[in-house]
Amino acid sequence: MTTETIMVIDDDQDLRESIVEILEDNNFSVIGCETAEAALQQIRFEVPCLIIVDNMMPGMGGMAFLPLVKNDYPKIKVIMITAFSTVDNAVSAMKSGADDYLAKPFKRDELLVAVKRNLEVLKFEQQLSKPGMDETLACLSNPIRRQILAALSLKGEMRFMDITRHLGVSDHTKVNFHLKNLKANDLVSQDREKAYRLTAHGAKMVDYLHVLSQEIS
Amino acid sequence: MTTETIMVIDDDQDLRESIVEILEDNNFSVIGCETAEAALQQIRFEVPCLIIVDNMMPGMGGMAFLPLVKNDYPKIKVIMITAFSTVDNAVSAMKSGADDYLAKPFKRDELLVAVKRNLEVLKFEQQLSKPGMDETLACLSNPIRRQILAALSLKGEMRFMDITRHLGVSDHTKVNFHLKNLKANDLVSQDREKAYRLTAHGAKMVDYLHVLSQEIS
DNA sequence: CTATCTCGTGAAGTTAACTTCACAGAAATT
DNA sequence: AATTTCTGTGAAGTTAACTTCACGAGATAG
Repeated sequence: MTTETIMVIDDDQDLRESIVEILEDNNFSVIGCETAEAALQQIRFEVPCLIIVDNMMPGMGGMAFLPLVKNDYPKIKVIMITAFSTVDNAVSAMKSGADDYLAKPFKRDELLVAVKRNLEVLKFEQQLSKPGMDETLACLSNPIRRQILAALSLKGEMRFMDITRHLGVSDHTKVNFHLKNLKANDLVSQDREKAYRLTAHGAKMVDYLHVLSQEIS
Repeated sequence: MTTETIMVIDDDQDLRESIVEILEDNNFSVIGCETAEAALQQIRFEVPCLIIVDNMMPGMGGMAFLPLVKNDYPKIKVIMITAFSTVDNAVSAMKSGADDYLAKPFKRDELLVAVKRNLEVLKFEQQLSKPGMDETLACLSNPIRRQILAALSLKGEMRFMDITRHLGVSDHTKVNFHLKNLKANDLVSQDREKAYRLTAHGAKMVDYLHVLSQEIS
C-alpha cells in the first residue's frame, strides 16, 4: 500500500476534519491545514504527493495557491474543491493546472475515487521517469554498444581485442569508451581474467531489444 | 526464406562445385570463385552475406583474405575451410577473425549446419542494429519526452500549452523542441485542430516503457 | 480594437556524447 | 632480452543534443 502523504487545505474545520478522517480510515497519511499560507510552510518540511485544496478561502484561495505549488513541485497532484459545480468553475480550475476537482457537496466515495484515480496517474507517470531509465535507454541507443551486447550474448565471454576485431573498429580506444559506458550502466561486467561478459541485467536488455525490434521497422 | 548470396572460394574445382551444388539445392543463391583475388573483385559487384573460403590455396590464402574482407565489410560472416582438423588451425583461424571453420573432409550436413548457424547469428546481430532503433531509443531516453508521452497516454489528446503547463516547464519553446522530436520519430501526431496525440506506434512504446520500468530498478 | 494568449520559427549559446590522438604499463611472443 | 600484442588512461577535438533568447503571426478575450 502507498503510505505517502496527502495534504488537505480547507478553512471549514468540519469539512476538513471529515475529509482527513475519511482518508485516514483508508490508511492514508494525512496532514490538514487551515490556510493556504500555512500549507506552503508545511510543504517545506514534508512534501505530499497529493493536495486537496478548497477554492474559496479567506486569504489565499486555491486558484492562487495552485501555481505556487505547481511551480516548485510540478509532480504533486492537486484536487480542487469548487463551491458550485458549474462548468465554468471546473474548466477554469483545470485550466489553471488542477489535476482534478470535486464539486461541493461531494460524497465520501466521490472523494476516495478521485484520490485513488490521481494516485494511479501519479504512479503511472513515475514509472516512466524512474531513475536509471534515462541512462539505460541512452546507453542502448548507441549502435556500437548494441553490437557489443549482441556479440557478448552470442559468444558468452570475450576479451577486449576480440570485441574490437569482431566489430571491425579500427580504433580500439573507441571500443574501450563504449565498454566503460556499458559497465557503468551495469549491462556488462569484467571478470578476474579481464574477459567481458553480459550481466544478468544486460542479458535482459538484449531480450528486450529483440522484442522491441519487432515493433520498430 | 533468405535469398541472400553466399560466396564459395576454393581452387579445387571438384570441391567448390560440390559445395555450390549443395547450397543451391537448399535454395541459397551462390557465387563460386577459384581464387581469393577474383573473389575480392566480385565482392564489389555483389556483397555476399557469407563467405566460405579455403585456407590453403595458391596465391592468396584464406588467412590473408580474411582481414581484407572483414576490414571493408565487417558484417560478412566468413567460414574457413582448414586442411587438417588440428586444434591449432581452428584456433588460429578464429583468432584472425573467422566466424566459423570446417575441417576437411566434411560432410554435406556439417556444411549446411555451419552455414545455417552463421546465418542465424547474422540475423540476430542485424535485429539489434535495425535502422530506426537508434533514433527511437535516443528519443525515448529523454525524460521530458517520456513525460509528454505519459501525459498524452493518460489524457488522450492535449493542446500545446496544456502540455507545457502540465510539465511545469517555464519555457514553452523547449516543449516545442521535444514535440518536434517526438513527431519526427512518429511517436506523436498532430490533428486538424493542432491537438497532439499518441500515434499507434507511440502508444506501443509507452507500453514498452512500462515493461522496461519493471526490469530497471 | 487593443491586449493577451497560443503556437510556432530560427539563431545563438551551452552542455553532453562521441571520436581521435598520444602515450604507457602488463602480458605474451619470439 | 627484445619486441610485439593487449588493455588501458587522459587530454584534446568534433559533433550532436539540448536550452535559451528574440521575435512574430494568428486566435481570443476584454
